[in-house]
Amino acid sequence: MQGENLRKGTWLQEEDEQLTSFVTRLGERRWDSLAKVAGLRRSGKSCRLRWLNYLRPNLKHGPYSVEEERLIIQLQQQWGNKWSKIARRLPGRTDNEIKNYWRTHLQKRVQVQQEGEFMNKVESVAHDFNKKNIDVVSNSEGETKESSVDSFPLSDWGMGNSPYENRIFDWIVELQNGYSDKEKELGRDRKSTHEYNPQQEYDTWDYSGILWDL
DNA sequence: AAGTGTGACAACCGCGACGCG
DNA sequence: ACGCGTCGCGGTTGTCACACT
Repeated sequence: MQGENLRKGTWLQEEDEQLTSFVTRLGERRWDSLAKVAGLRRSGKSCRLRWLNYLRPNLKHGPYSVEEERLIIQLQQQWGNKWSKIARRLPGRTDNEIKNYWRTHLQKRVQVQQEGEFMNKVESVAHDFNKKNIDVVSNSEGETKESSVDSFPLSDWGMGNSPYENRIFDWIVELQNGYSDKEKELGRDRKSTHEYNPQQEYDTWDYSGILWDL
């Protein structure tokens, strides 16, 4: 099928009817051939997507129930962005629809919730650090103290349950050592410059990158 | 009323997996 | 074993409607 003859964009009602008619007769396979036979100026891929996401019988198009939302959130946390796998647990919903719903409705809600829980833990860690009199930012000589965070397992702080919690803890260690692994890779050593001020970095650090990069 | 921003959803794209000759 | 066509998946982009200024 020649690329320049293929239509793109929103499907017309006639195209939907044509596609439905031929899929019903020929079955859900050989989409390229089916598109040709049906006289549709669409790629097989496009036909397949249109059928699976919109025309297929028994699809739900209405609003999501609380139970469906709960299931999506739970399965997304369990399996990650395995939308087709998640869709199999929600009859009548498609992977594409669930993916879109997650991005537009649920992702922000979950992030705000996790951010709140996470910041509570960070505050708790900061509090405990103060109590144990550990100075994570003043070691501008780059020496690793024995009484560092290494002496205290993540579990002691109620952290280490997820990648981002591990990451914030790694970051604390990086701060203690004076610079990050990334900067080591780049061959930079800020401690060798007079301008470097770990306390200033600590004060101006933008937490948002860590919080959103889950 | 017109322009702009934003959210929701539909559709496309790239890539890897799979089946078959 | 290899090449090719097809399929399936996840990420991204396009489009439209509505709200806001």
